[in-house]
Amino acid sequence: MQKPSLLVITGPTASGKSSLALKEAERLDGEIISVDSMQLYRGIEIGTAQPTAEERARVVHHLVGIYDFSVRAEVFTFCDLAEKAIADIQSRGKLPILAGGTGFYLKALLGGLDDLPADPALRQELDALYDSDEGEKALHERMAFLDPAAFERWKNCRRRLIRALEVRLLAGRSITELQSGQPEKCRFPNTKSIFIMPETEDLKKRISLRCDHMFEQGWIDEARQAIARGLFDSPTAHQALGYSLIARHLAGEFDFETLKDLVETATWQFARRQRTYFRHQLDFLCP
RNA sequence: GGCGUGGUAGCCAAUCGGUUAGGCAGCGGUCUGCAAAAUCGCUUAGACCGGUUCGACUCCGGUCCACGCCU
Repeated sequence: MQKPSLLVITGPTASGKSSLALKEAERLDGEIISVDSMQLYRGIEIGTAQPTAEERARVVHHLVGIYDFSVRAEVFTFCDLAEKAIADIQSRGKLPILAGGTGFYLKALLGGLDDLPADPALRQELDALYDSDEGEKALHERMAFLDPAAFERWKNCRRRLIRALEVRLLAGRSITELQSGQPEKCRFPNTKSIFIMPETEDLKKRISLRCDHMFEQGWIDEARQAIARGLFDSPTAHQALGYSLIARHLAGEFDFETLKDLVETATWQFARRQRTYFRHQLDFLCP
């Protein structure tokens, strides 16, 4: 098989993506582009398992620790940055390696995003409406009238409903009509994909070990500092797994053992969601 | 040893003589600008034995277990 022009390594959290990516980068003269919505942020390195200084010295990593908590990460921006990184790496004759577990970002990047209109200000305005009962009701009625199909589909899901209305308002047509559907193939030629899918028991063990490791690395301390620096007031970064659980532990709600259990459980649930996403949303990557 | 209270699913926890408790965990989905998010669906009961009853997780008796009090 010829050398790929792009290598993709993905899988659920704690499956060993990063170490494989590191090995492949050294073997194939590559650079790693993180596909991870949370590794984007500075200040939550331990909890989001960002590459260590030593690892970053071995291989160049892109899109890690580039944002402050105040920045709202989003797919569109991510795709833009990742595309540029891919082009940049390739132009220097190296192999770009996409490594990470944010399936949503990976799908958008590789499958392509339709050119739907967007207006963050309008979205924010609609979102604010949702905070009052009357506003929510009005918005639902408006949506049911303007775009019944999208309303039926997303009526329980605030964010998607708002986005659907945003698109409907801006484009004059339904978001469902404007979307081209499940991508058939990867937009980048000559891409090789590796899915790491450990067996359930194996993955559970790996998650448990990795959680222990994170705590040993000083995760709680990191969390304390991140919280002091406004993690919970951030638009997106506060969603990083574990930090709110640690905060509750620090507030005395439960002991350390319980914290560990809760974090492991939450991590497992996350891994399962990732698995489902890979199976059904990223199947276009495996021929 | 006596008295009392209680034993409900992996865990927590209600109700009830006939009709889905619920929550958590678990499992399966959804996913096009917050995705480590949000959201939908499904599954698992009545400690044990006997009795009453058309019908018992529910009422009665016994056994076992747990907790509390007394001796």
